[in-house]
Order: sequence, then C-alpha cells, then structure tokens
Amino acid sequence: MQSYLEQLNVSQREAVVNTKGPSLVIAGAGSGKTRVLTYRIAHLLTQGVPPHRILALTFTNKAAREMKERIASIVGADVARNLWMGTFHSIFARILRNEAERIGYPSSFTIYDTADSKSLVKSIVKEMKLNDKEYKPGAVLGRISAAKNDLVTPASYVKDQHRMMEDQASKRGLVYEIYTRYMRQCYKSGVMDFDDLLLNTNILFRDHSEALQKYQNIFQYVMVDEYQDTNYSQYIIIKKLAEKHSNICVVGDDAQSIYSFRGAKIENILNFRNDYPDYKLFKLEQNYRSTQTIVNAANSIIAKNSKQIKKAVFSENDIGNKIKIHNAISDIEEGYIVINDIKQKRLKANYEYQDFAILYRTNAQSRIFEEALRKASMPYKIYGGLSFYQRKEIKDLLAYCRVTINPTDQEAIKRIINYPARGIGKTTVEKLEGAAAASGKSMWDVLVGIDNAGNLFNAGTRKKLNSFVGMISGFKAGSTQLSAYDLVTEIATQSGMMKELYQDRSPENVSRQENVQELLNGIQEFTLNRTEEGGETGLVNFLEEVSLLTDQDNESEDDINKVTLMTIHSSKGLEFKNVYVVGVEEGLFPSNMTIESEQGIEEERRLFYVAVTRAEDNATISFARTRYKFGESSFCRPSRFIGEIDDEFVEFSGDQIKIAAPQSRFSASSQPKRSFGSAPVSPKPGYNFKKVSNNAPTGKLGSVSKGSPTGNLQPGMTVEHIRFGRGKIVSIDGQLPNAKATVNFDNSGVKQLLLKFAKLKILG
DNA sequence: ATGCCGAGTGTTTTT
DNA sequence: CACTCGGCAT
Repeated sequence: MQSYLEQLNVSQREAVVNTKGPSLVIAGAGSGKTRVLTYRIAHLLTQGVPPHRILALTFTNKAAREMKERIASIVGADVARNLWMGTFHSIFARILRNEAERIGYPSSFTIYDTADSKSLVKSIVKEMKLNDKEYKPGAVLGRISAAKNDLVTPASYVKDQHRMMEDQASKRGLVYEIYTRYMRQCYKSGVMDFDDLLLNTNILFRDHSEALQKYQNIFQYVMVDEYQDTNYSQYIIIKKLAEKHSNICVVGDDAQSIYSFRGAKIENILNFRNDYPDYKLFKLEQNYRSTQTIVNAANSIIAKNSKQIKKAVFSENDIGNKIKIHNAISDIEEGYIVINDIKQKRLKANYEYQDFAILYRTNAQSRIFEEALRKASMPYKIYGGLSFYQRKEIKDLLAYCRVTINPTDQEAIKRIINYPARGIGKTTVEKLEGAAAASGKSMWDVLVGIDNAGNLFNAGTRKKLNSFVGMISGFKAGSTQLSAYDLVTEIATQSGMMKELYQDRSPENVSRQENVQELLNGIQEFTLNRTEEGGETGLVNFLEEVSLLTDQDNESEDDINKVTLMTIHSSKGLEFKNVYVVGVEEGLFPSNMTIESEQGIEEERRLFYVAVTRAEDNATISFARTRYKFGESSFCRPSRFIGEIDDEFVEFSGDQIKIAAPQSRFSASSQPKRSFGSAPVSPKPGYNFKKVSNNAPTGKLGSVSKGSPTGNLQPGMTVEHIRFGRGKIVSIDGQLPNAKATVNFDNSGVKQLLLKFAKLKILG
C-alpha cells in the first residue's frame, strides 16, 4: 500500500510526505525530481485529496503526460485524469475558455502561434508606415513578449522609462505604439498569443476577484515543476492561486535555469524563501543518473557561477570514464569523429542507437551530423526542425478550422481567403484590412457587410468575397451538427484544398496529402481519447490542444531506437547513456550574443551544465577549429568552458590544445575577421568560370580563400578558389580545388581584375 | 495576380 | 548556406 514510499531516499521521502505549507524542493540534476513530484501527488491522492483539487504545472506537455501516466499507474487512470495537470499555457487556456466573457473575449477565442504574431506585427509596421528594416517583426515581437511576461501593459509601457530608452537606443522608439495596436487587434480578432494566455489570466484574476476566489478554492494544492524557469507573469499567477491554502510546492534547480531569454526569472526560485518565510526546504542532492566523474565534472563547471543556491550534488554510481574532448579540424570532421565514436561504442559496449544523443547550441548545427549519420546509414531523429504543425498544408487547414470556430481570427482569414486561389488578391485584402481598421470592426464583420461598404469594392470582387463568407458560414453551421472529424473532412473538400492537393501526383503533393490525412487521423484519435477521458471533443478543443503542442509531443513508435539530435535547451529533463556536446567553441557556445554580460555567460554556463548532466555513462565534448558560417569557413577557438572543467575529469583526444582564457571582450569576440587579404590572382584569360552556388556574383568581391578556411592571406600563398560576396563560389576551369592563383601585394588591382574577369566569364 | 530570379541578410535558445 | 523580399515578366 505504502510501498511507493519505500522507493525513495530520505530526502525524497521528506519532500513527498510534507505536503502542508510552502515547500521548496531543490533538485540537482538527475536526483529524481520527477519521481518526487509524481509520488507527492500520488501521496496526496491516497490521503484522500480529490484529484481536481490538485494543480500541477509543468513546462512541457511531455513532462505533464509522463507524470500523469506514472501517477495513473499508482492510483489508477480514472483518478489521475481528474488532476489539473498540464503546461502553464494549456491549463490557463482552459481556465480562460471558461472565463473568457469576463474579460471581453469570446470563449471560442483562438490562439496565435509565433508566425501569426509576426505577421500581425508586420502588417502593423506597414500600416504605420515605419521602416521594416528597423522594426523587424521578430525584434518588435520580442519586446512585446518581454513586456507581457513582465505584466507591462501598453499603457504602462509608455511610462516605463527604461523600456522606452531601450527602444529608442535601438531605433525602435515606437514599439509601444505597435504594442498598443497589436493588443487592440488581437482583442478585436478574439485571439490570444502565447503570452496572452498568461497575461490575460493575470488580468482575469486582478479584475475579477470572484474568479480568482473560485480557483483559489478549487486548488487546495499547487505544485510547480521547473520553477526556475517561471517568468514574472507565471510567478504572480502561482502566487495568487496558492494564497488561500498556502500549500505550494515548487521544484526546480537554479543551476538549470536556461530560459531567461523568454522571460524566466531565476530570482523566483532564489527568492522563494522571502515570499514564503515559513517554507520548508528539501534538497535532493544524490544524482542517480550519471557516473561520479560526470557529476563531479559538472559540479566543477557550475562552481564558476556566482548566483546559486548551495548544494552538493554527488553520485554513488561508478566512477566511470573521463570526459573525452575531441579536437576536430573542421565542423565536417567533427561530424565524422562523433559518428565514428558512436559506431565504436555501439559495437564494443552493446549500446543501442537510442542510447546516444548529439546536443548542440543552435539548430543550424544539426545538418552536418545529419549528413554524417546518413552516410553511415545510422538511424537518427532530429528535434526542432519545422514541426508537423508548421507545415504549410497543415497551417492552411488549421486556419480554415480557426476561421470556422472564430471567424474574427484575422491572421487565419488572411491565410486562407485566397487559398486555394479564388481571385482575391493582395490589394483586396489590404483594402479589407484598411476598412476594418477604419471602422473598428473585425475583418470578418467588414466581409459580412461587404455589400454595404459603399463602392470600395467592385461587383466582381464583392461576389467573390460573399461566396467566401458563404462558405465559412456553411462550415460554421456544420460545426454544431458534425463531429470534429467529419467537419474538418468537409472543410478540406469544400474549401477546394483537397482538389488543389490532388491535382497532381508530384512528390511534394503526395507528402502534403499524407500530412493532411495524418491531421485528420489526429483529430480522430483526439476525439477517441477525450471521449474516453470524459473531456470535451469539440473542434475548439482540438485546436487549442494543437496550438499548444510542440514537435516533441508527437513522437511516433518507429522513432524509438534512433540516435537523437537536439539543442541543449530541448534536452532538458532528458537523459542518455552517451551524450556528445558538440561545437563547444567561443562565439558559438557561449554564443556571441551572450558574451557581453556576466549574466549572459552564467546562463550559458548553466546550459553547459545541463548538457553534460544529460549523460549517464559517457559525456563527450568536441569543438572544431574551422566551421562554416554564413556559407563561409571561419576559424574558431575552443570554448572557455572546456578549460573550466577540472583537469582530473577530462581527457584530450589527439593534440591537446591550450584553452586560452577569454580575452577582453573586444578581442575575445571571435574568429579572425575575414579580410580581403591582398589578392592578386593570375587567372589567365580563357579560363571558364562556373557558377557553383545559386547566386551569381554580385560584383562585390568578398574574399579570396585558400582551401576552405578564410583567413588572412599572405603574399605568396596559393589560392584555391574564389568567392564573391557571401557564399558565392566561383570555380575556375570547372574545378573548384584545382584552380590556383598566387597572392601578391597588389590588392585593389586584383579586385578590379577579378571583378572584370568574373563578369565576363560566368557561364550559366 | 502569380511566379521566377537575383539580391540581400542573418543565426541562440522556445512554451 | 538558407531564407525572404522586391522587382520584373508573364
């Protein structure tokens, strides 16, 4: 009966059974954090706490799902399913859907993904006639998002001197105005973006105390996973919800706080003791995951950080192997080294493919490993490419669904109003947008009343628009009669999407057809699951789930025994027997974007800590001395982090490279600048230049390079191929590596010569 | 209104 | 390199 308690060590058990009052559980990497959370919930349930009075918040759907399954296996599925357990976003989307009217939203509100948000920002920038070079959608959206996560509304944004100054400094002084319009537009469209789900929950609780009280009463116990990753908005929600019963338990590890870029405040966990002075502290310090060497090495890394909660993570597992550090000549070679190592380990130590993970700082690094794995015919899976839900055909179909549920969803309308092509062009859409903005109505309302819109549109256009409205209204009518599956099937055919996709059997179209079919299957599956759980099965609910899903959430069965490739960020919470941390170079990891500030470096260091602590048996680190960036090869030097691991835990493979201490930030910033070098080349007239890359030379001479690395050319060097501009490679005599030229001092002359020469001789 | 082509530009990380 | 955008041609 109580057997689950016996599976815990002393501190874990303490954390599980002390359920009253505020608790802070500091859980070192691999210390059984999930186990504590699940058992704690199971413990509450066996003590008779009704499941629906427990709120458990996670950051990923995957974490929530796994926890739910584990709890179900202890207390039974029918109890577990009534828990309020899920991601912040999904739980509060659910609450907002119930309470939407209180804050002026339709309960059928739809959710904008990042692409929708960017597109909206873009049209606002355009509408305001601002320079889109300065007001880049991504950057502006970042500012808006940061403001929302700090609960700064447009009105208080203007008064926030710090923000305003930052905006002015980056020549984006009007962000506040864009923010204002953005909010207004979303409100008018009945949509929320990701941040709104949290912001609006805050607004709901701030302005409607009866709503707050309702949920305060329901949630007798509040639990939060990965508390170090909460932002201010989330922090306030939790604080308010837990106020009444004070049974709040937060679990996290300050050493693994890696999401400050999206507003996470490590202070939330550091200051927990100030918020709840009568809190109990539980420290989980025994790591069950990794070898002693890995744990100790990781400790030596994180010790370099200043801000942290003191803890002594230790392992009683085997000592294990030292962390191997590979020094590769190039990024390509790094790929081979890693793949060969996997090959050998797999054979020698009987590992399966799934026991290996390659972790990198940026998604762009995946390609090289992908290629190497493919060449070696090893199975692999990549996380973080464009996910299923971001594919065009899926977004299109989902946009139809969104418009059906919520016709005022403007970005969704814009996406499908002319897809498949029905002769409603850009100008018409712009006029519609203008009319909507001028009248304060939503675009849909303008569309519905199009015949009264004066002579803004000619009769032909009006006819087309009316038929679009008719189609959507038809879908909407169907939405009350048909099951979600039948409705979406209907939408796919009636809209003409199917016809478009089935008009030919090109490979792309076939794959699109399959994707649409997969989405339909997904709806079917969703309906079945929800029916079983007694949940809601409407299309709204499906859309909500889908909007908050990430690609990690749909792993298929045949993806199991494969080598995993992912960013370090997405590896958090996971573990693998063998981990390769690759591209550990200055400028890449730590990223150039972060090295300006100590805070930035500390976060990168935590990221490095996360990477190394994913490993159970072996952690391998590698760096390359040259790497392709922007289509050009450039020199790199090993990351300062490599030098920060205590020597006793590492072992260099091949030449040991001295890891220089980072220099002053001016010189540390990186790779040698590429230079024109002095670049006389003596191509003889008559050579054939052949275009190798997509783009022809622009006429700007970028660099002349020797072999692949671009470096400072010295007189006397032999040049092997020539580039113009960025990534534009021109071969001589049709052969890239064989064309030679010699560098001499005459720089400008050579530029001219090359320029002229290239222009004349380019073929194709 | 749509589509192709060259040119320009940029890389952190993501619920 | 990969992606997007603007311009020009259809």
